[in-house]
Amino acid sequence: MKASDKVKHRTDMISSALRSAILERVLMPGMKLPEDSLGERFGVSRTLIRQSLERLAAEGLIELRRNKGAMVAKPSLEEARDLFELRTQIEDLVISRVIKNMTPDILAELEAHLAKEVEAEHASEPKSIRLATEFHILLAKLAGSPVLLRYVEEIGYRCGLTLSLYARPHSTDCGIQEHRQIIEALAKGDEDVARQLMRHHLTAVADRALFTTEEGGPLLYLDALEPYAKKVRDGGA
Amino acid sequence: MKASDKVKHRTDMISSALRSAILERVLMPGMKLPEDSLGERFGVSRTLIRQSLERLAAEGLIELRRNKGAMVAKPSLEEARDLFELRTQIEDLVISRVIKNMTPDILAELEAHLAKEVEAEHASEPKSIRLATEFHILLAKLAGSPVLLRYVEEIGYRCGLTLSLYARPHSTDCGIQEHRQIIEALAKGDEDVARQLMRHHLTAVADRALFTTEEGGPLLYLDALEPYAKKVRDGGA
DNA sequence: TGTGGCGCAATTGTATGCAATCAACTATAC
DNA sequence: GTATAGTTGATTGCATACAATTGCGCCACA
Repeated sequence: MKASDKVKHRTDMISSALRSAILERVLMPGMKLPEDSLGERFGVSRTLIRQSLERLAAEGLIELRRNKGAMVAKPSLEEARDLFELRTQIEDLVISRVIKNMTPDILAELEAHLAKEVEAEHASEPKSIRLATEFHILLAKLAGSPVLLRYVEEIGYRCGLTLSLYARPHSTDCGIQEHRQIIEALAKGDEDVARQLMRHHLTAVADRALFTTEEGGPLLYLDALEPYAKKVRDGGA
Repeated sequence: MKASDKVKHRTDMISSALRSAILERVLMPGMKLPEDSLGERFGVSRTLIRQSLERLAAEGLIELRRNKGAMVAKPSLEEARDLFELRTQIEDLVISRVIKNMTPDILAELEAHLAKEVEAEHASEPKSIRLATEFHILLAKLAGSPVLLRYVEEIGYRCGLTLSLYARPHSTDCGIQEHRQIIEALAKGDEDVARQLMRHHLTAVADRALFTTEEGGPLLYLDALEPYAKKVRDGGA
């Protein structure tokens, strides 16, 4: 395998960068994403930017309106609820699968991740949000089904986006304890309990977030994107 | 509304055309899809073809390999099972929603669709397959959640693709009776029964198909795509 | 005859240019 | 003063041109 093989392709890198920026609330819902300026930032032509935007649009993270350009998606409250409901339903499957596959190694991975979450508990808000999302994605990975992983990832990201719209700060803190309980149930192989805990956890996350109804302000374009673009320009991952 | 407003955009038309071609088994799994020849067929440049291919790849209907071009996806048996399992889980939600929304109008729509299925029972194979898939999509529409619709559609299509790989001919026939039963349960508002029927139905469809294990032959490029391309060139939907 | 390398043809990856569309602004008429 | 039409600037839609990569076939050589 050549070294150039790990640098997947620039479109992937750009999509990932933008996705991270959105999930870490650097690009807030409603912000406009003009192809030209993004291309300039990332040091590539509009072609690649277009591809990335199109991909993110397919994932539901941005909206793409004909001749009017892209903007970070602003899911409605109803959509947000639908997303969480769907997610809950799908993660039932994840639970079953993980329990079927459970080994000491898997348990160790889960606990290692939990440790990272604990460590980051008082660090920056975006980081703990990211780790919380990645806990669910790790579970989906351990479920051993690429299909499942694909959809859990996508819907998880979309839920993350809605949280940045509707959640108030520090609404994620108490999630860690819930993650711990889920891991314990998984370790014991208690499927029903794990499922119940997961459902409760997701409902709780949604509820903590989705009952404030503030309407988003106007839409500014942010230079804070710079660090993400830099990584891509420098050929990072 | 202008006349040009219904012609969504060419990329959409091309994606739809290709999707239909795949689902109707005109483009079989494993077939290569070179950008140039497709562009020529559809009368557009590679730019639009690329976009369409990229979109279908995101939906999981084609695979896109770096510098090697696109081909119709060839899901593994395991992937196929995962897809059906996921689908089953998600359609639970559809059932609940449809029952919540149930009105005489909705019931009428469902029965109208069933009538179409009955009518096409002895027509061409692709047509009855398409109608069977569309029954589930209609249900998702009636569930009233765009999010749900999006994923049921996508996963339904992917299941349709796997059926073209693994199913033997005429394996869909007995599905109509099952659809009828589901409608009846929905009409009565009997959620548990409807859910059970749907689960049983999907399992049956999968089982009828997924236990033959023939390995697909070599991969030829087919001119049979022509009618699909023509529609797009002529500006049709 | 088998194997390794080299170059060519085919196909994809990316950038750029031009046309089409949309939004905002201005000027003019009522 | 308001409303409407014309115009301009910015942004996207699409095609084309060029660069990079891959795979195959050919030839040299053992």
